[in-house]
Amino acid sequence: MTEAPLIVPAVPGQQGQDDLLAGLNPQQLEAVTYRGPALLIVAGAGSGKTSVLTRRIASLLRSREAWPSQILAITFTNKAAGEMRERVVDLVGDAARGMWISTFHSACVRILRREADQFGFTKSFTIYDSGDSRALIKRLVKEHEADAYGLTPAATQSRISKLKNELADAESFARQANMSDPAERKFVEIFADYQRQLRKANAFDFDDLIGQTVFLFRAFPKVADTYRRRFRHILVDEYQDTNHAQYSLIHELTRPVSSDAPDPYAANGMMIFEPETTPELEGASLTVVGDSDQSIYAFRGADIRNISEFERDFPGARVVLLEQNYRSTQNILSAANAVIGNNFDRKDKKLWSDRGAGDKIVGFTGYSQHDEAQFVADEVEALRRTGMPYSEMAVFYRTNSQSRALEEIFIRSAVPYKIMGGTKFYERAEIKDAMAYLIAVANPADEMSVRRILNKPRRGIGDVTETAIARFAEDHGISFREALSVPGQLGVGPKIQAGIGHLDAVLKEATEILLPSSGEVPPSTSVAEGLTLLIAKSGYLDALRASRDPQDEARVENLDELVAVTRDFARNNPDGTIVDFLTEVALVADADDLDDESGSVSMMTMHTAKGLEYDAVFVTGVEEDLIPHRISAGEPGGPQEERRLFYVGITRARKRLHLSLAMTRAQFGEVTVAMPSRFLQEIPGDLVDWRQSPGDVNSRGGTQSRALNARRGGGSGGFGSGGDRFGVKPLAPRDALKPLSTSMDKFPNKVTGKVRDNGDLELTAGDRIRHSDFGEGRVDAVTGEGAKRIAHVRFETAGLKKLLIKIAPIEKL
DNA sequence: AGACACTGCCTTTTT
DNA sequence: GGCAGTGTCT
Repeated sequence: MTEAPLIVPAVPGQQGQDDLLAGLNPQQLEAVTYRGPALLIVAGAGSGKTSVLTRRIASLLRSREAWPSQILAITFTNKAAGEMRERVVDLVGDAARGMWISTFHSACVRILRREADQFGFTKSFTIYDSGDSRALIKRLVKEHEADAYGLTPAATQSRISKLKNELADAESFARQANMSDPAERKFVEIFADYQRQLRKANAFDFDDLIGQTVFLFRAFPKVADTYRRRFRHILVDEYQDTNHAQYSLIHELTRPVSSDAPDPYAANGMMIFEPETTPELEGASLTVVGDSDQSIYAFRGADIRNISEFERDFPGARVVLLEQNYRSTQNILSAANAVIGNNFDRKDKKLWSDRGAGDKIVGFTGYSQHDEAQFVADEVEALRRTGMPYSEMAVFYRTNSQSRALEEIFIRSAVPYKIMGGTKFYERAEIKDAMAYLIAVANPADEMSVRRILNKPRRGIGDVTETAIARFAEDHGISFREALSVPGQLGVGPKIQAGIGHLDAVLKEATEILLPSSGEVPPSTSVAEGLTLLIAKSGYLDALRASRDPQDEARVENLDELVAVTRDFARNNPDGTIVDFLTEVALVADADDLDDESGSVSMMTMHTAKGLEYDAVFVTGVEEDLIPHRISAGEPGGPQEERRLFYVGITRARKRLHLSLAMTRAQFGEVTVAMPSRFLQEIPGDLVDWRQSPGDVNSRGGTQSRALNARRGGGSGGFGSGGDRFGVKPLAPRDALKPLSTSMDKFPNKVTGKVRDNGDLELTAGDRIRHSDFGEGRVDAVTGEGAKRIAHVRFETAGLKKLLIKIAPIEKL
């Protein structure tokens, strides 16, 4: 994050804090030094809020106003938490130890593990991610034959999630639902059953982690009091994205402590600020930071009112506004302000910068998504040649599926990139399988995991056998897992009995390693050991190795990587247990994997981009139906949320912002005509330098065969040429575009389905080549080796390009 | 039980 | 254009 420049000298009377206060502007200074029960910091994009937050924490610690253990700082991602911890450590050193800096979810897991026994769970409960709960709900929908009432698993899941975010349960929902509607009754049944199943499996889903903690606090005030005593300073980042459950959690934690409750943790090293003479302890001091313009998670229950009504919720709260932006140039900010200004119903807030106007925003309209991607790749290379590292560039898009076209072109152009999010490592089938093995050991009550591994690898166990096991378990009042220990009694064939017996033995052997019956605590390396044993002795690895599916090779590698993860885990957590490992994995999101192994361009959705910043940013697919997304139109507040999302995207840029779109886009195999996004019209025309405007493409598009990526010199500002600035009406009538789309398949840069393989085509500097899209050119240099050899080519019309020799559509002349 | 082919639906966004 | 879920055949 950008540091604030020197503006205000440290105030006197704050000895020992000068370095903390140095360089803060007056508003930032107040945000760091104000003391009181409640503080709201309204922090515009790039206004140095992380800096303010970390200095505020450091200042509390240095002045001995708080012990580290009395501080609870909440962020939304583990990455943000890690970063904040690091920066606090930079300021105060090891004193930072003992603070809780974590996400809502990890903080709740910590509390729940500690208190699980209080309400019918065990410490080794598992955490269901959305995939897990979808699987469970799918099963329930089927069992309840609810599809006949139009209930889909997806809709049911999202409805349950929404209700949980409102802290509703099946019972409370049933009370106010229209129970004469049979579909509604079905839904209530499933909701209740889902919750029963979770409890039976000793599991929480993501929403429960928060909701059940609130429930715990409300049902057991004494338990809540121990945490209220402990956490005297609570700080919440990204407050605009909190949902009702999270809001309630904060509320519970900041209540005053009722007088009598003895503190079971007091002897345990927990700090109580005042000696025990105090009959009552007032509520913890609360600091929240947020920006309602960056609220982009309403779809998962974030309630913007949490921030807009903060002053009402916490009377006497101080509000500090940070409006000076230390990140972006003024052109970028002006565009951002202009866009967000179209949202009505918002408190006016204008970001400003003293960094000067900076470069104009670059606009580009491609004929196809591939053409657009080529523009991005070319521009990335051009920036690289000016000395900007790849790691300082990022490409954003609205939906994950848009990454494919970009990837294809980036590979061809030999631009190093990494994708944040997308197909997640921990969502791959083989990883989920391996994790299910571990869970089956750690939490045998988790029937879903046991079922999952039942026939992986193939043991000849199908539906029939699975049902037989379940029935046997039910009839005998034992768990599904326990039934596996008595294969002889299940009434299945001898071959299958042997398979089940083997699985049972492997699980038991792993249990001895991970949770020894002797009761001693195994070393943290046992996780790696147990995992290795499980995937080897179960036959899982062998089955993959024996397979002739080429993808299975990659799966073996992924499993190797998972084992490597467990080794890392052991190294980083000398006291770590299997349960700790499972928790960590369940709570890592992709935004957390943003390790800066510098040297590659980052690609991600605009949602993932929140909180990050780059020198150069490419916002792609700036089209109607994409941003704003088509589906958002139906949702209340949808278009406004989309606008905020776009705003988040553009405010990530420090120096250079590129907005691009395509005139046609292939969506599920069909080419559709795309319209420029309405948000583009909201940016003043003089801020944008259109390399190729929507007007250009429309008027000279389909008929011209000139090289697509040749730069148009100078470029007229604004949309279209000759003054018919885009925006008067939505570009051109659709009919005018139709012929364009049909001739589109002739356009270059269309990525052909099959991968070309030039084998070991030899190229050296000076060679002349012909490229099927870019025409003729001369090789400047060849770098890299093997399959990764890259030709640097100067084309006559298309300019400088890098090409991956192995797959480029080229021939030597 | 498992391999394979077919079909329908799809894509918001994530802790 | 891909994937998951379903159906059919061995």
